[in-house]
Amino acid sequence: MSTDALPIAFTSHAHDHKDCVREALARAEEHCHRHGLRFTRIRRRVLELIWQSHTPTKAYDLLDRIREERGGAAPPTVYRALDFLLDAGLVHRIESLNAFVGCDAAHGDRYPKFLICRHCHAVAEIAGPAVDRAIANEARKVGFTIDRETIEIRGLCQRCAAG
Amino acid sequence: MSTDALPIAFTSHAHDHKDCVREALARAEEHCHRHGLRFTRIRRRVLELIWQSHTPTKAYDLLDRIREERGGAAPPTVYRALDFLLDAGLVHRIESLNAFVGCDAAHGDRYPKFLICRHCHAVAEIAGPAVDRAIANEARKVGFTIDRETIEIRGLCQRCAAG
DNA sequence: TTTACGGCTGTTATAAGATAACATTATTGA
DNA sequence: TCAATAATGTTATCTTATAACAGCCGTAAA
Repeated sequence: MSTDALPIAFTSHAHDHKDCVREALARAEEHCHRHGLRFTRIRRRVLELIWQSHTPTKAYDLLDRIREERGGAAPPTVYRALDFLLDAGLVHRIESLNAFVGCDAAHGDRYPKFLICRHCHAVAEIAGPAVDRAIANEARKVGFTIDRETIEIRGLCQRCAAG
Repeated sequence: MSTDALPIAFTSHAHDHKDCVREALARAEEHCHRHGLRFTRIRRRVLELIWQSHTPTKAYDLLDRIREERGGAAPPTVYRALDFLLDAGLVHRIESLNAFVGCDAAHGDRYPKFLICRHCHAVAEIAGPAVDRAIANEARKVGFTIDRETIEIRGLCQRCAAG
């Protein structure tokens, strides 16, 4: 049972998660600055809320949180922030859960591929190119040109399996 | 440009689609009989409607069709038939589209992996084991046990790219 | 044959997820 | 400063899906 390359999302909750949040916000800030995008309060706050954990967050849960903080927010407030963050590549949407997780940048320029634990609900990204290569190969066989990939693997992470 | 293994969903609309429908219904009948499941009128009709094409069908579009035929159907009628067909493995849900396609059995016992054309909307399944093997490999590296996979590749099929 | 049971369907209501359309406010750059 | 653009506020609505309970229908034991 290898542990050397264990994604941080699947490590003990003892990891200092504040670091994850701080780094994610810093990456976002940097990214927006370099691309001339406006990292507004709402966008920043939605990203921060999503990064509260490594588990996917629902849009309406974000809305509830925002409402507690500054009354009277409506769905478009959250969905617009999410659209921005998705376009910027700062968060990902998990299609099979209708929920959103922070991008941990593990996939580099490739499409994200998620491992989703059915028990602790943590989501980690598959890092290497092997899966993409296998898919590209199959696509090539039938003359299919890839735009984007949705890959969501559900199961049990090592920690939860161990008990 | 290979064409030998081209999935039927990506072949010209000139393929005799009635055969696809007939075969799908026959497979369903057979499957239900062998497993002691009841292939009722509604279930049969929903499956037949889904097989009208190789493109994914929305639940509420099915509902509209059913309503035309026998007035007064409500969402649970369709969703219950869909649940049955999904459990039986006779249809698949495309998570990224909230829509349903017939199972063409190309994936055998493995999880289905879809190629979805952005232009003609046809959906084909990837047949070989290479992608599953690559994913199993990556999962093993981090001690992750796979329950199921959602793999939906969006792009352009050969026919649409050609013309 | 009758009756009881379980599975299926009907029906009403509502939950959950997302967007359209237009008004208003904030930034930015001329 | 002021016009143009981008972002947010606001109301309404649309799409997708499920809960809860009532009634039906075929099968099989009594």
